[in-house]
Amino acid sequence: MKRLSTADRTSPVPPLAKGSGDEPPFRLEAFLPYRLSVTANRMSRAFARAYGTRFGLGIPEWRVMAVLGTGGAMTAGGVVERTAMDKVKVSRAVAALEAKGHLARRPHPEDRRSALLELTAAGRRVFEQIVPLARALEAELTAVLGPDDRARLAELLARLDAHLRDVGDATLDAGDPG
Amino acid sequence: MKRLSTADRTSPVPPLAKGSGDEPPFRLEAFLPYRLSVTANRMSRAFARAYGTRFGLGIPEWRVMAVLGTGGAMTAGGVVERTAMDKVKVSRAVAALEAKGHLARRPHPEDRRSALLELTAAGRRVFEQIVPLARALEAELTAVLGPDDRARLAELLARLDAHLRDVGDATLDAGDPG
DNA sequence: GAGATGATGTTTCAGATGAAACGATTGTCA
DNA sequence: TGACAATCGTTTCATCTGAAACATCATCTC
Repeated sequence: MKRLSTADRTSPVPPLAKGSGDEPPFRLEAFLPYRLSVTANRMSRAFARAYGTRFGLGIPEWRVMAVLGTGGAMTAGGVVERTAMDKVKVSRAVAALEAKGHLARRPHPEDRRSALLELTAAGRRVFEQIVPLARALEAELTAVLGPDDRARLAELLARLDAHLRDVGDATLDAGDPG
Repeated sequence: MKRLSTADRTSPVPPLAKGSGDEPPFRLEAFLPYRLSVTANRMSRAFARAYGTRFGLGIPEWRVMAVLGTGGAMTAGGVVERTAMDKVKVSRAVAALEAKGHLARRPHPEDRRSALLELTAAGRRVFEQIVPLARALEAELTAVLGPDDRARLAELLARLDAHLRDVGDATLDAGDPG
């Protein structure tokens, strides 16, 4: 990390003090969408590293396992609903998990376009190893917030998310680092 | 919604406790990293759409403009520090902004490897158009939260982010080679 | 039924991403 | 000085991403 040597050069350009009146100058680091994005990406990266090195899983794969591990058998569409992921991403994560032997498809009794997805016994063992790790990592990474603030943050995010879903053209999606 | 098993514990860092028996089942939608990622992504998409359709800018480009618009001239490294973006992403955003005539490079007086980046007059005009839009969109998208909750959320995120930056590289017993 | 329309999941394709390699320059030290 | 390491920003390359096209099956309408 080097110090900016622009100290000598910053004076000439007027700091662009928003002409239209007395609004405070725009500050990116106080801009909520920016804060959200940066923090979420940092968090995602930490988890991606943990899942990747210990279990060879990406975040999409982990999410699929998470819903199948607790929700029982369901279709790919059900996974899409519950993970807020794109159907393409779910499709690929399911294929990857199947190739790893963590997941099996069985024909849907009422719809031959679809299939029921289920963790294999091996997949369930992996899932049960991941859950404690995920909880511990969550606890460690959010340790600065006490339990109260953590709950508060979760609640604020849930409220904000619900609102965004209403306002924002219902664009289902969740992404990872980016 | 807050059935955290750690509710009664107040010590800041739960020591990786593998609760053997009676933990509640894992629920993805109550998992903070997931909530953060989903919400941040929804928000980013809304802004990307707004910037893209109105100004032909991507989010990385907007961020570069934001720091140059308020911070005056600085090097690409300075932009990296202030935007928390990868240097590759900054490099490409700068090139794109230069191609659009929103930004100009001028040689750094003390280091010929680098250059000082600055908004052009046209770029500044665009920036001044974006800021009110960005503020209005932020206000609209976060309207469910009152001003207090919004500030609270920003504060929690800032605290969390600072912690992630500290802890970031040394996560839980990560001693895996390769 | 036959045909049209809709739903489900996969594949394609063009763009975005970032780790690593790279050229150019600056800093360090014998 | 000369050699070597470090830093700045760009480029390369392999991977990830999702909109759109696609193949398949289901449902609706006549």
